[in-house]
Amino acid sequence: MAKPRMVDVANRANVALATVSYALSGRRPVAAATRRRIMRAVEELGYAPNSLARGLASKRSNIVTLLLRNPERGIGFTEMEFVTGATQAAEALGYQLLLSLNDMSSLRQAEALAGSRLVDGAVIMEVHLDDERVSILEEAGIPFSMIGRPRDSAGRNCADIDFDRTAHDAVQHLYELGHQSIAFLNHSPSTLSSAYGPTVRAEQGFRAAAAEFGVRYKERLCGDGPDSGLLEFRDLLREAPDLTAVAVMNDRAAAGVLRAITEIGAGVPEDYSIIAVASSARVTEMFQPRLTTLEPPAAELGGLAVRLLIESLQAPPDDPREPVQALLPCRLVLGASLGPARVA
Amino acid sequence: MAKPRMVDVANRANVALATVSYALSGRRPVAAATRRRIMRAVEELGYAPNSLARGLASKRSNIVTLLLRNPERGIGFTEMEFVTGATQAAEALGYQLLLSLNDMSSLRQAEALAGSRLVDGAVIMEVHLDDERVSILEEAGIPFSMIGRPRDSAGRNCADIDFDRTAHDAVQHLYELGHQSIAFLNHSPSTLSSAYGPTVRAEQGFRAAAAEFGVRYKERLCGDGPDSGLLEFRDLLREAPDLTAVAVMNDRAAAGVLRAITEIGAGVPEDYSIIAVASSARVTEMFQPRLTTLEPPAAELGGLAVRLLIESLQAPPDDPREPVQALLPCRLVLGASLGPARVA
DNA sequence: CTGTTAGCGCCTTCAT
DNA sequence: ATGAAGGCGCTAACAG
Repeated sequence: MAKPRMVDVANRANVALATVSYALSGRRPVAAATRRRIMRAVEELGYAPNSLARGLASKRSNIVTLLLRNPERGIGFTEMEFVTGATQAAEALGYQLLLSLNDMSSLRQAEALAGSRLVDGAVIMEVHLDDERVSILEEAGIPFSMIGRPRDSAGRNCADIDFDRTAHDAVQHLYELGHQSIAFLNHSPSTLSSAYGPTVRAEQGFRAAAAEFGVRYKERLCGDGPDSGLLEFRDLLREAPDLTAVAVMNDRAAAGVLRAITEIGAGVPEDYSIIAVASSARVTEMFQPRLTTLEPPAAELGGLAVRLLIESLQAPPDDPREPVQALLPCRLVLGASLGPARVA
Repeated sequence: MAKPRMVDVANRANVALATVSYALSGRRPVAAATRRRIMRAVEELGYAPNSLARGLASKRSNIVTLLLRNPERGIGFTEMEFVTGATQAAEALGYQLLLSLNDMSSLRQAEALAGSRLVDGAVIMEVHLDDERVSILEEAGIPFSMIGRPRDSAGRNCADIDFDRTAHDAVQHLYELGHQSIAFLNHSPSTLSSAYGPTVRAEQGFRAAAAEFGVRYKERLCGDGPDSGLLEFRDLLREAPDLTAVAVMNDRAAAGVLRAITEIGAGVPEDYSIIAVASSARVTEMFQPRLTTLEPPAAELGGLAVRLLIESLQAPPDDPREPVQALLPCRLVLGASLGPARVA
């Protein structure tokens, strides 16, 4: 038996083709009895609408795409949660999620995306402060939202970590434990020079928080990976021997910090306190000791970005939805890496 | 200026619409000069084919879907690499990759997938030995391939880790270092009872390898997470005090193993050797010491599964491609967790 | 509340 | 090697 079409359902339910369409889409009232007959026919035939035909006729595919950055840089746990959170949210709203590695770096690429009409909108992640994709997508007329946000986020939909608050929380925790000299280990120099949002905003946040609490403060950019972490932390100790605590936004480097500490015969948290920021607890729980962590609500952020996009897609053109800039705080996951500052 | 259609390109190039179609799809020879004119028109107009219309007419969407399992179970690094590898491979072949959380547990769901005609095929991951999805997809007539493989993989496309070889390699490494009493820490009991492929196959592989090398052998199923790892390893030590090495397939539990060892004042690799199997080195490099690891070629597996699917999709119906069951070995990533067996 | 019908943009058979 | 024209299955006017 061939794949049933809408007309088959209509015949079986003794109604016009259009009535089936309206019953299914709900875009026009249909008498309860009629609708029931239709639904029964749908079930009996195992009918499922052809989404290509539907999309062609309605000019809406009910697909959104999540644009990944070049994965060579390596994708982490947090990014993965963005993806699953986004997928879940999309499906909950009746949309499908297309993954794409398209870096959208040229207008032509965006035009191709727009021209294909395959997707109704896009979500971009790993946003840089001057992300070229923002203007390109706008120019191409592709609705989009962001996980992260550019320098100027006004008038755009985005969902991002509240880095100011995260930094504040991190410093406050350390401060309340008596730490007066702290350090912040950031992402790599290249992420800063390319103005990667988290790198820049966390740096600002930590500077502000350090000033607010009046603690001595050092910061370092740090390549990903244990080796860089080890070197940077050694260097930090040399420059600031009074250091007693460090906030690390770079989980791969955190391993190196621990090694550096072990190396000098010191311990965590007796001699040094470590707090992981914007890392997944699934990762930091594996350290010895497990790291107290300010974990980003990654799945929520992914879901939120999708929801903002879809809501704006569904708003009537004559009454567009006001774009939202949402900032979500990291949540504290307790480990065993925080202790009172040692006395000199 | 409205979105250009194929007819616009045809007019501008002074050819019939059909010629443009053939020039673009290559499904019929087109004179070089004609084709050049067409391509120029395409560029000038910024034309991109409407994939919905194309799919409707051709009955092929050029989209494949990757079916994720319920992400509550938590998705790891390796899974993420499946996803990026699959995406990359799909795009390289001119396909798009749709992510779906659809668990395909009922025929109705599969029918809906098939009926929507949105995707030409599916890739399933986290395959269980008696995975219901296999028969359901087959019954629904949806072409698919697998990352992993069911009990009977004959006649099906799948790409999986070669667990026998991985276990053999792991045991051999330990054996050559003089270890005569080893243990294997597997995934959780629930994964075994649900016949999750890797759990079952690794268990078989390690038993065989232990027998082959004639070493004393213990095995444990182990919940994910450091706490379970700690408890299981303690228990293992109690039962087999002569133990000198352990292979761990569960990276979250590995942290607990290290803790258990630290706890008794022992060290790695002086007292105990640890080898991680089927884990991402990105994770195991973070341990102290970094774990020597047999890392699965996750991106390759994801890419391979997609390629097998698409190739079977593109084969002419009268000459179908023979299904392939590919087994890829894990590659060794050196850490510092392996040493010669201590002498009693 | 229901029915009729003209497209949506492209592919593809059939003719030339 | 190129053209002409009939769908693909559904949506959304427009009519009643």
